[in-house]
Amino acid sequence: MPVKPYVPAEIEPKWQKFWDDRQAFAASKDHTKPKFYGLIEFPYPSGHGLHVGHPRSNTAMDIISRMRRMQGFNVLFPIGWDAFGLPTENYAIKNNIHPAIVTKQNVDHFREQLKKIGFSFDYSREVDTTDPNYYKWTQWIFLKLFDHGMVFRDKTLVNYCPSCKVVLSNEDSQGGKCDICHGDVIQLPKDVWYLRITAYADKLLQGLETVDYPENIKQQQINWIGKSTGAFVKFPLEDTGESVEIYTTRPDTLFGVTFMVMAPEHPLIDKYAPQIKNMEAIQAYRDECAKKTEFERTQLTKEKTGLKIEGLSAVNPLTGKVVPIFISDYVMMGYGTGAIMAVPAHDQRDWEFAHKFGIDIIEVIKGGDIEKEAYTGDGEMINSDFLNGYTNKKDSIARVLEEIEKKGIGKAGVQYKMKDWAFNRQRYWGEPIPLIHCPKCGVVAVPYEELPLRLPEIDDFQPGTDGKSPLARIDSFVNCTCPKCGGAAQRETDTMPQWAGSSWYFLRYCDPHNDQAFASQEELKYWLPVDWYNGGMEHVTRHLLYSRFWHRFLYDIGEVPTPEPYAKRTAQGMILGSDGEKMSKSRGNVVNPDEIIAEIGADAFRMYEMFMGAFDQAIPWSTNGARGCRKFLDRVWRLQDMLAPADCPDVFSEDMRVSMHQTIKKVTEDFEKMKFNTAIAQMMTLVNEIYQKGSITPGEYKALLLLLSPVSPHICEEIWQDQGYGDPIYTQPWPKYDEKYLVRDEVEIAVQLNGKVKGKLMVPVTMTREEAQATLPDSDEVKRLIGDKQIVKCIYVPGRLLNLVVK
RNA sequence: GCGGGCGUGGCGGAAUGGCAGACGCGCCAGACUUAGGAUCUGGUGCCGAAAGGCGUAAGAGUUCAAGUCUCUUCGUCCGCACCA
Repeated sequence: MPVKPYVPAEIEPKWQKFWDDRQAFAASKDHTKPKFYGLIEFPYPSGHGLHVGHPRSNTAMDIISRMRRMQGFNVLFPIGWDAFGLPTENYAIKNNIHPAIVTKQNVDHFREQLKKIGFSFDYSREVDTTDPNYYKWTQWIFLKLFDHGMVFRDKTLVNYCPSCKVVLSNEDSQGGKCDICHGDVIQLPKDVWYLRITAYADKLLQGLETVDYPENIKQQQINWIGKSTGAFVKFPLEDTGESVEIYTTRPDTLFGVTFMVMAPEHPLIDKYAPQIKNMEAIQAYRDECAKKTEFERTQLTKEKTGLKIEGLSAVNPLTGKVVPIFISDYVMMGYGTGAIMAVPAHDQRDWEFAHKFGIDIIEVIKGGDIEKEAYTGDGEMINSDFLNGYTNKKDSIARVLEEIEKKGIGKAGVQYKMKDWAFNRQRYWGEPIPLIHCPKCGVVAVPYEELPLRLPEIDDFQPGTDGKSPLARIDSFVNCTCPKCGGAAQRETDTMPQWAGSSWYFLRYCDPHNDQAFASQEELKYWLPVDWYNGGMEHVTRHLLYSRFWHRFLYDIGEVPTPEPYAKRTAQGMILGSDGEKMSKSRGNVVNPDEIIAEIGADAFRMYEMFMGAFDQAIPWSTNGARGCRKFLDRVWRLQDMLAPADCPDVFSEDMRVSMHQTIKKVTEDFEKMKFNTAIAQMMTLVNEIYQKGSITPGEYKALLLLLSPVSPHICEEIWQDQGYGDPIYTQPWPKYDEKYLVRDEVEIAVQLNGKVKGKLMVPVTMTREEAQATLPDSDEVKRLIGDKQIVKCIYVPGRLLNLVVK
């Protein structure tokens, strides 16, 4: 009797409800079992709904999580909502709906879409960063940071997006573009709250050595942190009694210094303005620089510009030589000390500047042609007094450091490219920063017992035109009493950046309903670290860095049991449009997962997302390719028509035994390595073989369904149930393979002459190298191939090939 | 400029230094069909009638054997970027 038709639209909702009703995937409270904590980046519930990129990451971790459950682990695979943020707020402003309502709608929509794809999330542990019971603990961690001196306020130049009316962190304004609206970011002097992430730079670097991340992710974080070692050296300013401090990675080139350069914003220029003779011109230059965006300043100034500061000069502390000081915007206030010693012979930027302004160039390292360009390689030191004769920079730097430290003119030091984290946003839809400004006591923390500091419900959430958050207009929120002195005080009205809530959400999942702590120590000890975290490359220098920072801080104050949050990180490649371009509305190449699921079903959709190519590569979408996966599932379904009678022994048939064991091994190992495409290909090969044979035993069918179930769970549950194979497939143990059944008795090997394949030969798999070399050259096939040539050498690779070197 | 990738059929892509192109898409043929945009079977890198030859961006090298290792060149993608 032919089997009933395969209709995904009927069986998929049925099994989704089945799992839901049973809370099939809720992590167990039983801590005696081995645990597995699998994590995906919780989505930002935007109004557009899921795109095809979300399911790629989710399906991958869903496969791993489902396999781990079948392997006997207590699995935590949670989901939540990173729901604070500007896009929601902007949408709310545009449509005049409260962001809380928008958020709820979007979350509901996302949850429904995720359930339609059949992910095995533990929905009982959902978190939402906008829930006061959640952000209470975000604020709590912030206060801990504050208590430990990790929060400070500073007035400096900040990245500011005029369109979003918001201050951005360095990480949020990469390339001089606003991360939210992609408009130009400008530099403004502003009072902002910083988190002292630079204090953790070394720990964040060292921690990378202890975790299993792909090399490119590690490298990107290392580059972003940008540690450099060098020296700080003080150059006295002539006739002032003060010095200007510089940072250099090559203190051993001090004898080649012929001028100095200060950043336009350098404060010493203001201090000595009265004695600077050309202050008017200097000021004009500074004004010009201030007008440029960060982008223009770093990209477009191929030609060096600048100006000599007349009336102010410096003294080389080692030689006593007087050197002129220039200002130029190729020196940044934000790195090092905002001033440099210029060594034009050995730094290309200094070289260009010296050429333009006719400054002396003194060679101190031999090896290049400083007439043509700066020489930055190694070589013998010359014109450098006690350094002369050194030939490698390690030694010469060590020697000069010794000297300058002895003379008290400088010291060894390190610098980081990474800057402290600008943490406040002048917008409504974020966590209120729990700080109070008291005219008497200064900045005072909101007492822990008053948390959560709730975001007031307001109707007018337009950003202020005065650079202040909408909260500044709510008198009842702003005005408060100082917790210290009881006097009238005012609340901080800025909110936290989107990255706050996501910096610790994986901790909350361990114990999401706890109202005494962000999570109990017992749960944290059991579940941490996250065993496997998959996400996108775009978060490597932001969320992934920020959350490692918060976690490491919490570890240092004894709140979490592990120094690193994530034991293993992987990253999926982007799904591109079928034209090979990034999916975007404007290109019209966006694929809507709902439509694909409606056509081929969630199981085939999931499978295609895993099958389309290597998991970590960017891959163009092909709907035809997806239909191919549906065809494969149809074939799996129709195997029911080929089933051997139920009374046949529940094992693998002899002629399929090797293929079955090989498939179990390959699928298991490939899932583990996230090589989903080849795991699926192996199952397709197996099914092709079964079709050629024309029949399948129940034992073979069961094994296939078990292997396939993490990828395409609904169809497997349905067949499993229809065939009466017992309890639901998600409760079944993962199949095992047996080493002794992985090879056949005889294998075909290639026969090569001088490395080129000329023929084939069947040999027993047990044949050793000695046996092969002794017997195979005498076989008829080999004799025919070599003719009258002489065998010079004979190489045998067991089970693979025989290579005869002949002449 | 610095750092990290990648380059294989018409397409997406497979290949612990050991038979290049698994698997899928597309295409061709056959079967079954009233029908086929369903299904099953077979074929499908290029040249050649065949024998055979040529093939993994280009060039060199190491090796019995190279898509894989080394060097050079070219192309391309991503991240950072006047970082002193």
